[in-house]
Amino acid sequence: MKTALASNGAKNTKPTKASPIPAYLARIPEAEAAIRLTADRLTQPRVAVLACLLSLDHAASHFDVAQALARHHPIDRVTVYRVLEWLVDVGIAHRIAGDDRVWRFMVNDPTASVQPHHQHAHFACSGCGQTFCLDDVPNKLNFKLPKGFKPAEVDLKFRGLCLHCA
Amino acid sequence: MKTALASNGAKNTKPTKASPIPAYLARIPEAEAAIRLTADRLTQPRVAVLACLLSLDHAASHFDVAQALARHHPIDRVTVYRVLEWLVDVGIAHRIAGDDRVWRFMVNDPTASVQPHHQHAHFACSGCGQTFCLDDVPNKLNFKLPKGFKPAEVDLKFRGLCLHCA
DNA sequence: CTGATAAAAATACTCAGTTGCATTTACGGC
DNA sequence: GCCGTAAATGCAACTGAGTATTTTTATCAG
Repeated sequence: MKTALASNGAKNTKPTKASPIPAYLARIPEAEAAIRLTADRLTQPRVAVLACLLSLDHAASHFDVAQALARHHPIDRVTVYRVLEWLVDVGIAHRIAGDDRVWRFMVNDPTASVQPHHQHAHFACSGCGQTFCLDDVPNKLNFKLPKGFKPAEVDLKFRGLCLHCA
Repeated sequence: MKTALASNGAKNTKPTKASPIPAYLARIPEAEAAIRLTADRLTQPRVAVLACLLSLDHAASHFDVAQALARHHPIDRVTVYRVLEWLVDVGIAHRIAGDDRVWRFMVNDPTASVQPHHQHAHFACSGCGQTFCLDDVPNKLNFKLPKGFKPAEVDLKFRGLCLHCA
């Protein structure tokens, strides 16, 4: 069961799906830096999960993360849940409700100023199943609520075909 | 068929929570009429579930429906799931994904012309927990997708306080 | 280095929704 | 009106995401 990381090195000559070098490994320093900015502890699961999210251009479910890390950083699935929740709590990531009752997570855009940004726009591709984070919803989209309704957050979600699947 | 309703009449003198006459009973004829317009069978569960949805001004979960019908039309929970799915399939209702990973259902607005209307707007109240269906999203809300993305459906969801809770 | 304690692992649980199958029922044909 | 059959219901067992709890491990301050 996989003594921590990089255990079974390069000699892996599996015929099918020879494991490529995971893209998230390159984002580990970046992840560590971001976590050090929080008041909480720097732990391996947090680094690995965040590095994984950083390496993706689309939103990832807890399962996606656990699977991506399985080879080099196997992490208990409950810990993945807890780390993802923590990332949301400290403002590093946000969560998106999918149509399949699964939460997906994505790092916040650091360029988006002081954002507990309560307005999201996402695009769920029915081709590849991936969810992409779009730019923030403009402050005034031309939609008027009935009288008396006081909105606090807005979610705008598109379904269709993404750039790659269209 | 129809014998089965209004079974145990008015003599209910329970001390606590004396059951009021359920509002959905009045919508049974309406529900039957709508179901007859489909090519499928008119069954008691379908009538009861649809009557229940018709009596509400907000979206109902499968649990809400099962509970509302428990006294006069007890229906197996699996059947409730199946009937709700069927109502969506035949175009009588639509489903809304909630933030609590629960599907909620609401009858489509019959005035909305020929609608497999692929644009929805909903309002989830954080006070009472109910979800309301708002008017359709205007055809052109001022939001531009990145190049190459081909949207097929749009969901606009607000969270906040509803008319009654504000 | 060491101890306090935050966080991870292990385990068991909850709950929405699904599936397989036997039984019942709506309804078209007679 | 009765009957055969496809369609629908009821029941029980299952799935899979997410949570709660308790024990173990590891971070980091002193």
